[in-house]
Amino acid sequence: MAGWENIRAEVLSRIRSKAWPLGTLIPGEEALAQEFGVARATVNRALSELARSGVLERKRKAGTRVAALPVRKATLDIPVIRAEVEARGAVYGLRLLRCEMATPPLPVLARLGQDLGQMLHIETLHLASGRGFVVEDRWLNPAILPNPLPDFAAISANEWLVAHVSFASGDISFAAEAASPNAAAALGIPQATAVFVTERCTWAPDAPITWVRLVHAPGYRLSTVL
Amino acid sequence: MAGWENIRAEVLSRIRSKAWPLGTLIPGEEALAQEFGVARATVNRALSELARSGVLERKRKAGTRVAALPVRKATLDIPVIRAEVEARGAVYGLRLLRCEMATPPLPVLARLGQDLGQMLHIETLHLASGRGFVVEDRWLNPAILPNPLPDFAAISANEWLVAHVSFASGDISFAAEAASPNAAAALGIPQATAVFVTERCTWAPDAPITWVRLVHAPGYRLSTVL
DNA sequence: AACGCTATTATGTCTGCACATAAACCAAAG
DNA sequence: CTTTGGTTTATGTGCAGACATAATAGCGTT
Repeated sequence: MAGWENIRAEVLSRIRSKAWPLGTLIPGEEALAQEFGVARATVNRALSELARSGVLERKRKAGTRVAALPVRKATLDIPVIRAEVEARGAVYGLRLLRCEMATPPLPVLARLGQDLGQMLHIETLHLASGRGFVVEDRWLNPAILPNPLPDFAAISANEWLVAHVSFASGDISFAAEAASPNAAAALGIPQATAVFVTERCTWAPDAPITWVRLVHAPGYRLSTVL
Repeated sequence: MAGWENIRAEVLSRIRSKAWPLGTLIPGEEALAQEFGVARATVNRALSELARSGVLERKRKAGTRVAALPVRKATLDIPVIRAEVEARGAVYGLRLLRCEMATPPLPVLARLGQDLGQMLHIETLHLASGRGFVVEDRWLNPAILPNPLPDFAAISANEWLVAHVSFASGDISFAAEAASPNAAAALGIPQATAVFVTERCTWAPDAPITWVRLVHAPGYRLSTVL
Protein backbone atom coordinates (compact mmCIF):
# COMPACT_ATOMS: atom_id res chain seq x y z
CA MET A 1 0.00 0.00 0.00
CA ALA A 2 3.00 2.29 -0.15
CA GLY A 3 3.79 4.81 -2.86
CA TRP A 4 2.63 8.38 -2.76
CA GLU A 5 0.06 7.78 -5.47
CA ASN A 6 -1.58 5.11 -3.38
CA ILE A 7 -1.60 7.39 -0.39
CA ARG A 8 -3.19 10.07 -2.51
CA ALA A 9 -5.80 7.62 -3.74
CA GLU A 10 -6.57 6.45 -0.22
CA VAL A 11 -6.93 9.99 1.08
CA LEU A 12 -9.14 10.87 -1.86
CA SER A 13 -11.38 7.90 -1.25
CA ARG A 14 -11.74 8.84 2.41
CA ILE A 15 -12.84 12.28 1.36
CA ARG A 16 -15.29 10.93 -1.18
CA SER A 17 -16.67 8.35 1.22
CA LYS A 18 -17.30 11.12 3.70
CA ALA A 19 -15.03 9.53 6.24
CA TRP A 20 -13.47 12.98 6.13
CA PRO A 21 -16.34 15.37 5.30
CA LEU A 22 -15.85 18.67 3.53
CA GLY A 23 -14.17 21.20 5.75
CA THR A 24 -12.79 18.64 8.17
CA LEU A 25 -9.36 18.90 9.65
CA ILE A 26 -7.59 15.68 8.74
CA PRO A 27 -4.84 14.00 10.79
CA GLY A 28 -1.33 15.42 10.59
CA GLU A 29 1.36 14.10 8.31
CA GLU A 30 3.12 12.34 11.16
CA ALA A 31 0.00 10.43 12.13
CA LEU A 32 -0.85 9.46 8.57
CA ALA A 33 2.69 8.35 7.90
CA GLN A 34 2.51 6.06 10.89
CA GLU A 35 -0.89 4.72 9.92
CA PHE A 36 0.13 3.94 6.35
CA GLY A 37 3.56 2.74 7.37
CA VAL A 38 5.43 5.17 5.16
CA ALA A 39 7.75 8.10 5.71
CA ARG A 40 6.35 11.52 6.39
CA ALA A 41 7.87 12.78 3.15
CA THR A 42 5.70 10.36 1.22
CA VAL A 43 2.55 11.55 2.92
CA ASN A 44 3.68 15.09 2.31
CA ARG A 45 4.05 14.40 -1.39
CA ALA A 46 0.55 12.96 -1.59
CA LEU A 47 -1.09 15.76 0.38
CA SER A 48 0.79 18.47 -1.49
CA GLU A 49 -0.39 17.00 -4.73
CA LEU A 50 -3.99 17.01 -3.52
CA ALA A 51 -3.62 20.58 -2.31
CA ARG A 52 -2.31 21.58 -5.71
CA SER A 53 -5.37 20.12 -7.36
CA GLY A 54 -7.66 21.98 -4.98
CA VAL A 55 -9.01 19.07 -2.96
CA LEU A 56 -7.17 20.00 0.23
CA GLU A 57 -6.20 23.25 1.84
CA ARG A 58 -3.01 23.32 3.83
CA LYS A 59 -1.65 25.94 6.18
CA ARG A 60 1.30 25.76 8.48
CA LYS A 61 0.42 25.07 12.01
CA ALA A 62 -3.27 25.18 11.16
CA GLY A 63 -3.08 21.73 9.58
CA THR A 64 -4.66 20.21 6.52
CA ARG A 65 -8.36 20.36 5.87
CA VAL A 66 -10.65 19.14 3.15
CA ALA A 67 -11.57 22.06 0.94
CA ALA A 68 -15.04 23.22 1.90
CA LEU A 69 -15.95 24.44 -1.55
CA PRO A 70 -13.80 22.35 -3.82
CA VAL A 71 -12.42 24.51 -6.58
CA ARG A 72 -11.36 22.31 -9.42
CA LYS A 73 -8.10 23.34 -10.92
CA ALA A 74 -7.63 22.64 -14.58
CA THR A 75 -4.37 23.25 -16.36
CA LEU A 76 -4.58 24.39 -19.91
CA ASP A 77 -1.85 24.56 -22.47
CA ILE A 78 -1.13 27.81 -24.26
CA PRO A 79 0.76 26.74 -27.34
CA VAL A 80 2.27 29.02 -29.92
CA ILE A 81 -0.24 29.44 -32.70
CA ARG A 82 1.84 27.68 -35.30
CA ALA A 83 1.94 24.54 -33.16
CA GLU A 84 -1.79 24.80 -32.67
CA VAL A 85 -2.44 25.00 -36.38
CA GLU A 86 -0.07 22.18 -37.21
CA ALA A 87 -1.57 19.99 -34.50
CA ARG A 88 -4.79 20.15 -36.52
CA GLY A 89 -3.01 18.86 -39.56
CA ALA A 90 -3.24 22.20 -41.32
CA VAL A 91 -0.52 24.22 -43.00
CA TYR A 92 0.51 27.29 -41.07
CA GLY A 93 0.84 30.67 -42.67
CA LEU A 94 0.93 34.23 -41.46
CA ARG A 95 0.33 37.62 -43.00
CA LEU A 96 1.66 40.77 -41.45
CA LEU A 97 -1.08 43.39 -41.63
CA ARG A 98 0.63 46.19 -39.76
CA CYS A 99 3.92 46.89 -38.06
CA GLU A 100 4.59 50.43 -36.92
CA MET A 101 5.34 52.62 -33.95
CA ALA A 102 2.22 54.15 -32.46
CA THR A 103 0.63 55.36 -29.28
CA PRO A 104 -1.31 52.60 -27.55
CA PRO A 105 -4.98 53.23 -26.77
CA LEU A 106 -6.00 53.82 -23.20
CA PRO A 107 -7.24 50.29 -22.39
CA VAL A 108 -3.87 48.87 -23.35
CA LEU A 109 -2.02 51.41 -21.24
CA ALA A 110 -4.26 50.60 -18.34
CA ARG A 111 -3.50 46.91 -18.58
CA LEU A 112 0.23 47.54 -18.83
CA GLY A 113 0.12 49.79 -15.81
CA GLN A 114 2.40 52.44 -17.25
CA ASP A 115 2.91 54.69 -20.22
CA LEU A 116 5.98 53.85 -22.26
CA GLY A 117 5.26 56.40 -24.94
CA GLN A 118 5.24 54.96 -28.42
CA MET A 119 5.15 51.20 -28.75
CA LEU A 120 5.45 48.80 -31.64
CA HIS A 121 2.00 47.93 -32.93
CA ILE A 122 1.74 44.68 -34.88
CA GLU A 123 -1.29 43.16 -36.50
CA THR A 124 -0.95 39.66 -37.83
CA LEU A 125 -3.34 37.26 -39.51
CA HIS A 126 -2.53 33.64 -38.78
CA LEU A 127 -3.70 31.18 -41.42
CA ALA A 128 -4.54 27.49 -41.22
CA SER A 129 -4.28 25.98 -44.69
CA GLY A 130 -5.00 29.35 -46.20
CA ARG A 131 -8.04 30.14 -44.10
CA GLY A 132 -8.04 32.81 -41.42
CA PHE A 133 -7.46 31.24 -38.04
CA VAL A 134 -6.57 34.05 -35.66
CA VAL A 135 -6.18 37.78 -35.87
CA GLU A 136 -3.48 39.02 -33.54
CA ASP A 137 -3.36 42.58 -32.30
CA ARG A 138 -0.15 43.17 -30.37
CA TRP A 139 1.64 46.05 -28.65
CA LEU A 140 5.30 45.53 -27.88
CA ASN A 141 7.62 47.39 -25.57
CA PRO A 142 10.29 48.64 -28.00
CA ALA A 143 12.94 48.59 -25.29
CA ILE A 144 13.09 44.80 -25.37
CA LEU A 145 13.48 44.60 -29.14
CA PRO A 146 16.80 44.32 -30.97
CA ASN A 147 17.93 46.65 -33.69
CA PRO A 148 17.24 45.92 -36.50
CA LEU A 149 13.83 44.47 -35.75
CA PRO A 150 13.20 40.75 -36.26
CA ASP A 151 11.33 40.00 -39.47
CA PHE A 152 7.85 39.61 -38.10
CA ALA A 153 6.57 38.73 -41.56
CA ALA A 154 8.57 35.51 -41.37
CA ILE A 155 8.31 34.58 -37.71
CA SER A 156 5.34 35.47 -35.58
CA ALA A 157 5.96 37.86 -32.72
CA ASN A 158 4.75 35.20 -30.34
CA GLU A 159 7.33 32.70 -31.47
CA TRP A 160 10.09 35.23 -31.54
CA LEU A 161 9.26 36.26 -27.99
CA VAL A 162 9.21 32.79 -26.46
CA ALA A 163 12.55 32.11 -28.05
CA HIS A 164 14.29 35.37 -27.18
CA VAL A 165 12.66 37.09 -24.25
CA SER A 166 12.22 35.73 -20.78
CA PHE A 167 9.14 36.75 -18.98
CA ALA A 168 8.53 36.59 -15.30
CA SER A 169 4.82 36.93 -14.96
CA GLY A 170 1.69 37.53 -16.90
CA ASP A 171 -1.98 37.01 -17.04
CA ILE A 172 -4.41 35.72 -19.58
CA SER A 173 -8.13 36.01 -19.98
CA PHE A 174 -10.76 34.69 -22.31
CA ALA A 175 -14.07 36.14 -23.37
CA ALA A 176 -16.75 36.01 -26.04
CA GLU A 177 -17.33 39.08 -28.12
CA ALA A 178 -18.96 40.22 -31.30
CA ALA A 179 -16.37 40.45 -34.05
CA SER A 180 -15.24 44.00 -34.77
CA PRO A 181 -15.49 45.13 -38.41
CA ASN A 182 -11.73 45.06 -38.59
CA ALA A 183 -11.31 41.53 -37.28
CA ALA A 184 -14.29 40.25 -39.22
CA ALA A 185 -12.82 41.55 -42.45
CA ALA A 186 -9.46 39.94 -41.77
CA LEU A 187 -11.04 36.58 -40.96
CA GLY A 188 -13.56 36.79 -43.76
CA ILE A 189 -16.60 36.38 -41.55
CA PRO A 190 -19.78 38.43 -41.13
CA GLN A 191 -19.57 41.39 -38.79
CA ALA A 192 -20.65 40.82 -35.21
CA THR A 193 -20.20 37.06 -35.40
CA ALA A 194 -19.57 35.63 -31.94
CA VAL A 195 -15.83 35.12 -31.63
CA PHE A 196 -13.58 33.74 -28.94
CA VAL A 197 -11.08 36.30 -27.72
CA THR A 198 -7.86 35.72 -25.79
CA GLU A 199 -6.11 38.62 -24.10
CA ARG A 200 -2.67 38.20 -22.66
CA CYS A 201 -0.32 40.55 -20.91
CA THR A 202 3.25 39.68 -19.92
CA TRP A 203 5.92 41.41 -17.89
CA ALA A 204 9.64 40.94 -17.53
CA PRO A 205 10.85 41.30 -13.94
CA ASP A 206 11.25 45.03 -14.45
CA ALA A 207 9.27 46.24 -17.46
CA PRO A 208 6.20 45.26 -19.48
CA ILE A 209 6.88 43.11 -22.52
CA THR A 210 3.73 42.89 -24.52
CA TRP A 211 -0.01 43.05 -24.59
CA VAL A 212 -1.77 40.91 -27.13
CA ARG A 213 -5.32 40.21 -28.16
CA LEU A 214 -6.20 37.19 -30.25
CA VAL A 215 -9.50 36.99 -32.08
CA HIS A 216 -10.13 33.37 -33.02
CA ALA A 217 -12.15 32.27 -36.01
CA PRO A 218 -15.68 31.01 -35.24
CA GLY A 219 -15.81 27.43 -34.06
CA TYR A 220 -12.67 27.73 -31.97
CA ARG A 221 -12.77 25.76 -28.72
CA LEU A 222 -10.40 25.83 -25.81
CA SER A 223 -10.35 22.40 -24.18
CA THR A 224 -8.60 20.61 -21.41
CA VAL A 225 -9.03 17.65 -19.11
CA LEU A 226 -9.92 18.12 -15.51
CA MET B 1 22.09 29.85 -3.21
CA ALA B 2 20.35 26.74 -1.96
CA GLY B 3 16.62 26.10 -1.98
CA TRP B 4 14.79 24.46 -4.84
CA GLU B 5 13.20 27.72 -5.89
CA ASN B 6 16.61 29.28 -6.34
CA ILE B 7 17.76 26.29 -8.34
CA ARG B 8 14.68 26.61 -10.49
CA ALA B 9 15.35 30.30 -11.00
CA GLU B 10 18.96 29.67 -11.93
CA VAL B 11 18.05 26.96 -14.42
CA LEU B 12 15.39 29.20 -15.90
CA SER B 13 17.81 32.04 -16.32
CA ARG B 14 20.29 29.77 -18.06
CA ILE B 15 17.58 28.80 -20.48
CA ARG B 16 16.53 32.39 -21.03
CA SER B 17 20.09 33.55 -21.49
CA LYS B 18 20.60 30.88 -24.13
CA ALA B 19 23.36 29.27 -22.11
CA TRP B 20 21.13 26.23 -22.63
CA PRO B 21 19.38 26.81 -25.96
CA LEU B 22 16.00 25.38 -26.83
CA GLY B 23 16.16 21.65 -27.37
CA THR B 24 19.46 21.20 -25.56
CA LEU B 25 20.17 18.30 -23.28
CA ILE B 26 21.09 19.80 -19.94
CA PRO B 27 23.45 18.22 -17.35
CA GLY B 28 22.13 15.38 -15.20
CA GLU B 29 20.73 15.86 -11.73
CA GLU B 30 23.88 14.49 -10.10
CA ALA B 31 26.07 16.99 -11.90
CA LEU B 32 23.81 19.94 -11.15
CA ALA B 33 23.51 18.92 -7.51
CA GLN B 34 27.27 18.95 -7.23
CA GLU B 35 27.60 22.26 -9.04
CA PHE B 36 25.00 24.00 -6.88
CA GLY B 37 26.15 22.27 -3.72
CA VAL B 38 22.78 20.76 -2.88
CA ALA B 39 21.31 17.28 -2.68
CA ARG B 40 20.10 15.59 -5.81
CA ALA B 41 16.56 15.57 -4.43
CA THR B 42 16.59 19.35 -4.39
CA VAL B 43 17.65 19.56 -8.02
CA ASN B 44 15.01 16.97 -8.81
CA ARG B 45 12.34 19.09 -7.21
CA ALA B 46 13.38 22.15 -9.19
CA LEU B 47 13.58 20.33 -12.52
CA SER B 48 10.31 18.48 -11.93
CA GLU B 49 8.61 21.77 -11.28
CA LEU B 50 9.98 23.22 -14.50
CA ALA B 51 8.90 20.13 -16.39
CA ARG B 52 5.42 20.50 -14.97
CA SER B 53 5.23 24.06 -16.22
CA GLY B 54 6.33 23.00 -19.67
CA VAL B 55 9.79 24.54 -19.78
CA LEU B 56 11.66 21.23 -19.62
CA GLU B 57 11.00 17.77 -20.98
CA ARG B 58 12.26 14.85 -18.97
CA LYS B 59 12.55 11.19 -19.83
CA ARG B 60 14.19 8.43 -17.91
CA LYS B 61 17.56 7.56 -19.17
CA ALA B 62 17.21 10.03 -22.01
CA GLY B 63 17.86 12.93 -19.66
CA THR B 64 16.40 16.40 -19.36
CA ARG B 65 16.15 18.77 -22.27
CA VAL B 66 14.89 22.28 -22.78
CA ALA B 67 11.49 22.15 -24.45
CA ALA B 68 11.88 23.04 -28.13
CA LEU B 69 8.50 24.71 -28.45
CA PRO B 70 7.67 25.98 -24.99
CA VAL B 71 4.02 25.39 -24.23
CA ARG B 72 2.88 27.63 -21.45
CA LYS B 73 0.72 25.90 -18.93
CA ALA B 74 -1.79 28.01 -17.10
CA THR B 75 -3.93 26.66 -14.31
CA LEU B 76 -7.40 27.98 -14.03
CA ASP B 77 -9.85 27.60 -11.22
CA ILE B 78 -13.29 26.17 -11.85
CA PRO B 79 -15.32 27.34 -8.87
CA VAL B 80 -18.90 26.48 -8.14
CA ILE B 81 -21.09 29.22 -9.51
CA ARG B 82 -22.31 30.40 -6.14
CA ALA B 83 -18.75 31.07 -5.02
CA GLU B 84 -18.10 32.90 -8.26
CA VAL B 85 -21.11 35.14 -7.78
CA GLU B 86 -20.33 35.84 -4.16
CA ALA B 87 -16.70 36.60 -4.99
CA ARG B 88 -18.05 39.51 -7.01
CA GLY B 89 -19.89 40.82 -4.02
CA ALA B 90 -23.27 39.91 -5.44
CA VAL B 91 -26.09 37.97 -3.87
CA TYR B 92 -26.51 34.50 -5.27
CA GLY B 93 -29.84 33.12 -6.33
CA LEU B 94 -31.05 30.32 -8.51
CA ARG B 95 -34.21 29.48 -10.33
CA LEU B 96 -35.02 25.98 -11.43
CA LEU B 97 -36.45 26.17 -14.95
CA ARG B 98 -36.84 22.48 -15.63
CA CYS B 99 -36.24 19.18 -13.91
CA GLU B 100 -37.54 16.05 -15.59
CA MET B 101 -36.55 12.72 -17.04
CA ALA B 102 -35.97 12.87 -20.77
CA THR B 103 -34.00 11.41 -23.62
CA PRO B 104 -30.76 13.31 -24.22
CA PRO B 105 -30.14 14.71 -27.68
CA LEU B 106 -27.55 13.08 -29.85
CA PRO B 107 -24.64 15.49 -29.19
CA VAL B 108 -24.91 14.82 -25.48
CA LEU B 109 -24.98 11.07 -26.00
CA ALA B 110 -21.94 11.36 -28.21
CA ARG B 111 -20.00 13.21 -25.55
CA LEU B 112 -20.99 10.75 -22.86
CA GLY B 113 -19.94 7.87 -25.03
CA GLN B 114 -22.92 5.68 -24.22
CA ASP B 115 -26.67 5.63 -24.16
CA LEU B 116 -28.12 5.37 -20.67
CA GLY B 117 -31.70 5.70 -21.80
CA GLN B 118 -33.59 8.44 -20.01
CA MET B 119 -31.58 10.91 -17.99
CA LEU B 120 -32.47 13.69 -15.60
CA HIS B 121 -32.60 16.96 -17.49
CA ILE B 122 -32.16 20.09 -15.39
CA GLU B 123 -32.19 23.68 -16.50
CA THR B 124 -31.20 26.29 -13.98
CA LEU B 125 -30.85 30.03 -14.09
CA HIS B 126 -28.18 31.34 -11.74
CA LEU B 127 -28.67 34.90 -10.57
CA ALA B 128 -26.22 37.49 -9.33
CA SER B 129 -28.08 40.08 -7.28
CA GLY B 130 -31.23 39.30 -9.21
CA ARG B 131 -29.71 39.56 -12.65
CA GLY B 132 -29.17 36.55 -14.88
CA PHE B 133 -25.62 35.32 -14.57
CA VAL B 134 -25.50 31.85 -16.06
CA VAL B 135 -27.95 29.50 -17.70
CA GLU B 136 -27.14 25.91 -16.89
CA ASP B 137 -28.31 23.03 -19.08
CA ARG B 138 -27.47 19.73 -17.42
CA TRP B 139 -28.03 16.03 -18.05
CA LEU B 140 -27.51 13.72 -15.10
CA ASN B 141 -27.05 9.99 -14.94
CA PRO B 142 -30.03 8.94 -12.76
CA ALA B 143 -28.10 5.93 -11.44
CA ILE B 144 -25.92 8.16 -9.28
CA LEU B 145 -28.82 10.05 -7.75
CA PRO B 146 -30.44 9.19 -4.43
CA ASN B 147 -34.13 8.58 -3.97
CA PRO B 148 -35.84 10.91 -3.28
CA LEU B 149 -34.04 13.43 -5.45
CA PRO B 150 -32.14 16.30 -3.82
CA ASP B 151 -34.04 19.58 -3.93
CA PHE B 152 -32.34 21.16 -6.91
CA ALA B 153 -34.40 24.30 -6.42
CA ALA B 154 -32.54 24.92 -3.18
CA ILE B 155 -29.06 23.69 -3.98
CA SER B 156 -27.59 23.82 -7.45
CA ALA B 157 -26.83 20.50 -9.05
CA ASN B 158 -23.23 21.53 -9.32
CA GLU B 159 -22.89 22.09 -5.61
CA TRP B 160 -24.76 18.94 -4.75
CA LEU B 161 -22.47 16.95 -7.00
CA VAL B 162 -19.18 18.24 -5.65
CA ALA B 163 -20.41 17.48 -2.17
CA HIS B 164 -21.84 14.02 -2.79
CA VAL B 165 -20.35 12.44 -5.87
CA SER B 166 -16.73 11.74 -6.51
CA PHE B 167 -15.58 11.98 -10.04
CA ALA B 168 -12.52 10.44 -11.49
CA SER B 169 -12.06 12.23 -14.75
CA GLY B 170 -13.61 14.79 -16.96
CA ASP B 171 -12.99 17.39 -19.55
CA ILE B 172 -13.99 20.97 -20.02
CA SER B 173 -14.07 23.24 -22.99
CA PHE B 174 -14.84 26.87 -23.68
CA ALA B 175 -16.19 28.55 -26.75
CA ALA B 176 -17.93 31.66 -28.00
CA GLU B 177 -21.37 31.29 -29.49
CA ALA B 178 -24.40 33.30 -30.44
CA ALA B 179 -26.99 33.07 -27.70
CA SER B 180 -29.82 30.66 -28.49
CA PRO B 181 -33.36 32.08 -28.23
CA ASN B 182 -33.87 29.94 -25.16
CA ALA B 183 -30.76 31.09 -23.32
CA ALA B 184 -31.21 34.69 -24.43
CA ALA B 185 -34.71 34.75 -22.99
CA ALA B 186 -33.56 33.33 -19.68
CA LEU B 187 -30.74 35.84 -19.38
CA GLY B 188 -32.81 38.72 -20.67
CA ILE B 189 -30.48 39.63 -23.51
CA PRO B 190 -31.03 40.10 -27.24
CA GLN B 191 -30.97 36.97 -29.33
CA ALA B 192 -27.67 36.03 -30.95
CA THR B 193 -25.62 38.11 -28.53
CA ALA B 194 -22.08 36.74 -28.28
CA VAL B 195 -21.93 34.63 -25.15
CA PHE B 196 -19.22 32.65 -23.42
CA VAL B 197 -20.06 28.97 -23.17
CA THR B 198 -18.53 26.36 -20.90
CA GLU B 199 -19.12 22.67 -21.56
CA ARG B 200 -18.11 20.08 -19.04
CA CYS B 201 -18.39 16.34 -18.96
CA THR B 202 -17.46 14.19 -15.99
CA TRP B 203 -17.18 10.47 -15.38
CA ALA B 204 -16.99 8.34 -12.30
CA PRO B 205 -14.51 5.48 -12.58
CA ASP B 206 -17.22 3.27 -14.08
CA ALA B 207 -20.10 5.36 -15.40
CA PRO B 208 -20.78 8.87 -16.73
CA ILE B 209 -21.98 11.36 -14.15
CA THR B 210 -23.09 14.46 -15.94
CA TRP B 211 -22.84 16.63 -18.97
CA VAL B 212 -23.36 20.33 -18.47
CA ARG B 213 -23.39 23.42 -20.59
CA LEU B 214 -23.13 26.87 -19.04
CA VAL B 215 -24.11 29.95 -21.01
CA HIS B 216 -22.61 32.98 -19.30
CA ALA B 217 -24.10 36.44 -19.43
CA PRO B 218 -22.36 38.90 -21.77
CA GLY B 219 -19.26 40.48 -20.31
CA TYR B 220 -18.13 37.31 -18.62
CA ARG B 221 -14.36 36.81 -18.59
CA LEU B 222 -12.33 33.80 -17.62
CA SER B 223 -8.99 34.93 -16.24
CA THR B 224 -5.90 33.46 -14.72
CA VAL B 225 -2.26 34.25 -14.17
CA LEU B 226 0.43 32.56 -16.18
C1' DA C 1 -10.03 44.09 28.36
C1' DA C 2 -6.39 45.00 25.16
C1' DC C 3 -1.90 44.38 23.79
C1' DG C 4 2.46 42.13 22.76
C1' DC C 5 5.67 38.42 23.53
C1' DT C 6 6.81 33.55 23.61
C1' DA C 7 6.04 28.63 23.18
C1' DT C 8 4.07 25.27 20.51
C1' DT C 9 3.14 22.82 16.46
C1' DA C 10 2.04 21.40 11.61
C1' DT C 11 3.72 21.99 7.36
C1' DG C 12 7.74 23.13 4.15
C1' DT C 13 12.10 21.97 2.81
C1' DC C 14 16.77 19.92 2.86
C1' DT C 15 20.15 16.11 3.14
C1' DG C 16 22.20 11.66 2.06
C1' DC C 17 21.33 7.45 1.02
C1' DA C 18 18.96 3.60 -1.35
C1' DC C 19 16.37 1.03 -4.65
C1' DA C 20 12.93 0.97 -8.66
C1' DT C 21 12.02 1.77 -13.33
C1' DA C 22 12.16 3.08 -18.06
C1' DA C 23 14.63 3.54 -21.95
C1' DA C 24 18.60 3.76 -24.84
C1' DC C 25 22.45 1.20 -26.14
C1' DC C 26 24.98 -2.77 -27.48
C1' DA C 27 25.88 -7.35 -28.42
C1' DA C 28 24.66 -11.96 -29.53
C1' DA C 29 21.49 -15.14 -31.76
C1' DG C 30 18.37 -16.31 -35.42
C1' DC D 1 19.85 -7.93 -41.45
C1' DT D 2 16.59 -8.18 -38.05
C1' DT D 3 15.30 -9.47 -33.62
C1' DT D 4 16.05 -10.49 -28.93
C1' DG D 5 17.86 -9.83 -24.49
C1' DG D 6 21.02 -8.02 -21.18
C1' DT D 7 23.56 -3.83 -19.49
C1' DT D 8 23.87 0.79 -18.46
C1' DT D 9 22.18 5.02 -16.92
C1' DA D 10 19.23 9.06 -15.78
C1' DT D 11 15.21 9.93 -13.67
C1' DG D 12 11.45 8.57 -10.22
C1' DT D 13 10.48 7.44 -5.78
C1' DG D 14 11.34 5.97 -1.06
C1' DC D 15 13.21 6.53 3.88
C1' DA D 16 14.85 8.66 8.21
C1' DG D 17 16.28 12.50 10.33
C1' DA D 18 16.84 17.41 10.78
C1' DC D 19 16.07 22.30 10.66
C1' DA D 20 13.14 26.34 8.92
C1' DT D 21 9.02 28.86 8.94
C1' DA D 22 4.56 30.47 9.74
C1' DA D 23 0.69 30.87 12.42
C1' DT D 24 -1.90 29.85 16.31
C1' DA D 25 -2.59 29.68 21.27
C1' DG D 26 -1.53 30.96 25.61
C1' DC D 27 0.73 33.74 28.87
C1' DG D 28 1.85 37.87 31.12
C1' DT D 29 1.81 42.77 31.42
C1' DT D 30 -0.26 47.17 31.14
